[in-house]
Amino acid sequence: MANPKNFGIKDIARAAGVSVGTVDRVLHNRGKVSEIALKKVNEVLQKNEYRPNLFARTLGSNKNYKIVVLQPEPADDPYWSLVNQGIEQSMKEWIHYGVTISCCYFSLHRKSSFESVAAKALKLKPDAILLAPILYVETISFFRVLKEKQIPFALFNTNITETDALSFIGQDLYSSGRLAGELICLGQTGTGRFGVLHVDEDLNDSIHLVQKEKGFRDFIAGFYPFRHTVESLNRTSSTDSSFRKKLGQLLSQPDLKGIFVSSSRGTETAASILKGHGKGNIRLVGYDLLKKNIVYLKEGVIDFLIHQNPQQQAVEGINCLANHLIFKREAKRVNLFPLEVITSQNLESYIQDQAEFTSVNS
Amino acid sequence: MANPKNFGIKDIARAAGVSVGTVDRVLHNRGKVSEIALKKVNEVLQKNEYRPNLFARTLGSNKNYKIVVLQPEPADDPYWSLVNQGIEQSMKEWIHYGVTISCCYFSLHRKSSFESVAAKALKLKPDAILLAPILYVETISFFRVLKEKQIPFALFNTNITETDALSFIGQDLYSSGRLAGELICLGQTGTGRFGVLHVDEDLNDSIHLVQKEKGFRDFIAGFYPFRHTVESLNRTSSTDSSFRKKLGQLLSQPDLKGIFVSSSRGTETAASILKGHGKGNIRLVGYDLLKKNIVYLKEGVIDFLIHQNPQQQAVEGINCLANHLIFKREAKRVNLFPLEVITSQNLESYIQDQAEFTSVNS
DNA sequence: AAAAATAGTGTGTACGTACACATTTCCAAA
DNA sequence: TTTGGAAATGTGTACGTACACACTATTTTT
Repeated sequence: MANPKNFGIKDIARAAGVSVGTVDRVLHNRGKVSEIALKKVNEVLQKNEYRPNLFARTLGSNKNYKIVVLQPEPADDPYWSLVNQGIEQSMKEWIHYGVTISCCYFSLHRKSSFESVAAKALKLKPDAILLAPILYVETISFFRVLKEKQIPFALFNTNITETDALSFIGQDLYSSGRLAGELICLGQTGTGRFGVLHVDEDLNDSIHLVQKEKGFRDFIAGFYPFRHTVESLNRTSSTDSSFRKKLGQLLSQPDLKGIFVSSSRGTETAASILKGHGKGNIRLVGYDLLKKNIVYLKEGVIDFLIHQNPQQQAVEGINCLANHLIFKREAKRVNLFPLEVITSQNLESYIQDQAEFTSVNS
Repeated sequence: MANPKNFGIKDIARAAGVSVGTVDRVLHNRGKVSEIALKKVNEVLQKNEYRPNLFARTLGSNKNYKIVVLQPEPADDPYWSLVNQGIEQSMKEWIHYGVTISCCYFSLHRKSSFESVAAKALKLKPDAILLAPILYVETISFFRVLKEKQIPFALFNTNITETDALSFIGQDLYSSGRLAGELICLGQTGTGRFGVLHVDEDLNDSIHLVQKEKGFRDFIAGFYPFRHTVESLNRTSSTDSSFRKKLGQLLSQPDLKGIFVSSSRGTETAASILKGHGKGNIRLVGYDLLKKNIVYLKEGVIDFLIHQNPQQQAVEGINCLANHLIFKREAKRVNLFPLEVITSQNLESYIQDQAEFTSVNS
């Protein structure tokens, strides 16, 4: 034994001349303690710092915590499928500590689904909730219920600051847009014309894409103080003909320097369109390591991908809540992920990394 | 509570029709188990994944493991100081699991110091060793001692393949060089002249820098199939006048497109020289988030930093060994880190990450 | 005054694992 | 057949905490 033993509940009892039961009652203010005993125990506690053994505690009180994840349906979108992979990894890690995780999926297409899904989530009587607040309006009212029911929750992917969430896990989206701007301007000279594409997203509901676009525009404006154009195109559905027409016009502009796509799935779409128009050499910046994006990046159609690390966001979200429940450990209010730049030459190193194991003790 | 409790040692015993003692002996190959019992238990183990309860384990066995880290003196080099920060974080994480970590530092200037430091490390009777095999020659003989004493060890930062280390944690340096090439060529056209700088490094001893240079040259050769020049300059000391002269010549070449520095501390040096020559606009690619590098990146003197993530390398190195000791878990033979690209626009997101990293420590 | 309720306290068991020790089994030697 | 002894197996206790429960001592009710 190299370390001096920890001063435990037994030692307190001996020092105070009472039983461990009494010490336990004092420590947890369960009442039923005489004033004289209370005083004796408190005296001992003041002289010796007591740090409960967390292993013994979690082992002894065989509590089971339930965490519920509220996120968009993974089958609808490969991005959310990646998130889901992270959740599934977390399940395996935490099950041994008595934490069970279940998922409730809402549809991005039928926003009205959110309410019923949220209700379903609450029926599971979760001890904490991890939430991707994609649908701003629909989510806001849900927060009130959570506050009422005193259910702690964390947000990921998109931040909504005006809540009292335990923590937000994700990236700074304005900076993400700026980064996209930087990547698209690298080595460029002369005048600049750029496109920002939002594909199949409802801009009313998704502030996050607006933040990205703002960052992008701000950077471009700084880089080309005078002569630049940024056009924003929004595809509302896969059969949106006005979008096609506008995009066709944009692509035929001789001074078009690059295109920025604001979402991961949109990046696939944009790459396929560019390739179809024989414009694969136009600089294209998008998001995330979706399978198709990887292929387009290797081909050179996509030049840069910004990695949002959806799996890890999910993992850290769960970690935050589980640590809160088990160890009563306070979480960082904001856990910002680095904005990772992926090119054809470091792509391989990220793909290999995918399978990595991350330990629970963080 | 109908909780899906973990499948524990007791459950295994019941399923196999033996006692927990027998299961314990099988799990830890303590021997004294009949073949028939062994078979029965193993059958159960194959059908059900058994993951021991960490809490119960550390509580039950009051074992204390000691890991010793052998790395260059952090005071000598800011890079190794970052590594050391990672080690210190790991200490706090693993102390709860009965793992204590101590460090032994050798000097990069007096290579002979390695031997005595290594001996000091062994005197601590470590259960495992984490080693940065920077000094190739000096390290090789140490491996023999480790093998003799049956001390498991892992390597990080630099790989030496011909050993039976438990694991290597670090980056693929050839790819790192290729990535540098890609970053330096971005948006460049015409002919290309480039410089590769090795600053204050003994190339005989450090194969890793050679690997980076090879990757760099290979990429450039692919990008400029015909017209390109890559000059390699090696500064042996801070007063190396031939280096200064050659570098001055290189900087005056009109077609100089960029400079690649192979080490993190060298990047600082190169940036200061370029700035001094008024050549801050030449594209400069280097390594790591040293304080000065951060400043130069913000100023625009440095264009790209490749992040080797020294802290995390250290953390994962310790994780690997600790998992090996506690869980008897086999480590990945090679744990390759992603090659992270840092620019002025995503820098902040990495620094913020850093800050949280250190605040968790305290 | 006896019975009952209440406050205060201590004891015992459980949690899942590790490990020491006790017990049983089995086979070979006496 | 008995016995010695090793091999195989089971049992018990410890780890530090939580919590149910049992037990006193004191007070209140009938």
